[in-house]
Amino acid sequence: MTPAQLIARSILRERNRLGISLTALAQKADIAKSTLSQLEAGKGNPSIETLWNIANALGVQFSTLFEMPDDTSKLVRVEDGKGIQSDMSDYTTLLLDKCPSGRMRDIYRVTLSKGAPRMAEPHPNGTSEHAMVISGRVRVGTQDAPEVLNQGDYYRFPADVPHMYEALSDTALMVFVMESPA
Amino acid sequence: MTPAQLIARSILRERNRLGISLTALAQKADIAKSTLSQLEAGKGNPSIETLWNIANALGVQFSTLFEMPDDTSKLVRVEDGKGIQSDMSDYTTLLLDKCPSGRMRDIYRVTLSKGAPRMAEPHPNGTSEHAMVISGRVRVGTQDAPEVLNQGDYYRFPADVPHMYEALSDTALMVFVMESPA
DNA sequence: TGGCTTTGTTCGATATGGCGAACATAGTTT
DNA sequence: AAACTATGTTCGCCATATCGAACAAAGCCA
Repeated sequence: MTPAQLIARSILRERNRLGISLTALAQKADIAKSTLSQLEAGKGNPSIETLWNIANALGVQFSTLFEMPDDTSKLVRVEDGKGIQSDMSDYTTLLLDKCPSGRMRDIYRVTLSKGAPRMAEPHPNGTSEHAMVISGRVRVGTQDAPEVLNQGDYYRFPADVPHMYEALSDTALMVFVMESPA
Repeated sequence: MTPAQLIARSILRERNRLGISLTALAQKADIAKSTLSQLEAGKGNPSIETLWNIANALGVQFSTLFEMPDDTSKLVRVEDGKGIQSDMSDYTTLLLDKCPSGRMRDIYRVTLSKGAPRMAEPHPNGTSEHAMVISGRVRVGTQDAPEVLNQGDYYRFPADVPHMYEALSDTALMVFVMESPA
């Protein structure tokens, strides 16, 4: 995958997401539409200034233009990976998830009390969330397919669709990593 | 901060980290050293191909070249941020740490048993770690100034220096986010 | 149908990014 | 000291990324 092709797909993808025309984007980015046309065709070797303008016009972080498409949900239970013990018997480590390059991850701590599920609107396209339960019992995930997590469980799910958090115990404490394509 | 200046600093920073000369880097990246010289001077408007070559030669992710410099350790106790409660009284959220753009974050789960502290060699320069305790009681951090964490505590510390993990309870479960400048 | 707008592509002209040689400066070796 | 190597900077030339206009294609309205 050459850089030019990668960028071509990204620009096209983001432009379609905004639903604006090539002409309009070129205008907004203050570049010639011929230039943009070539870039979207995967030809050429743009300067960063050009890309910078495009990223701004698209309203995305610069690095977004270099993203690869990706993945889906992933669930890891407390009991999973018990076997992956290091030679030192007092120490086990388990890689929950590897960060796709160029993505942004913010870390949150969330406290939930028992009650009605908390619904969340979709985050910007490409966002996903990582949930790790510290105490209690919660149901989290996309609105149509939430998962029940117990203490120590880890769950990654897409957050660019409607999703929810619900405490099943009186109170629950969890760590969230919000991952956005930027 | 113009893109050119940002890149200039990044290239210089990474090159110094590797301890190689401008000439050597230019050679490795297969670009003219005059070009590289101008870029490091903050002048110019390089093409992505040029930057791509430089990033490869530096052995870093492309997005690394667009990073801002940053920060130090940060500790958040369970009881911290109790007041930051949302209007829905059953829901509180606390931003533990915001991800500097273009950094890579890998998420680990770690199980520790009581015993001798586990020493860890320095990770690559710029790496830091985020620790969140799910159960038990641990001492983690840089070798000279570790912190004791209880359930729910969060701690970020630099990991490009010698550091350590030690369970103070019979067993401890924690989540690690390893953050590398890439 | 004909004209009008909007779509994205192709083309020659031009501005400029990249290259390589020549340059200056500092450090090493003999 | 002189000769040699490695540092990074400055210069003119050439390749090319960008531009603007002209172009073809597809909707849209009368």
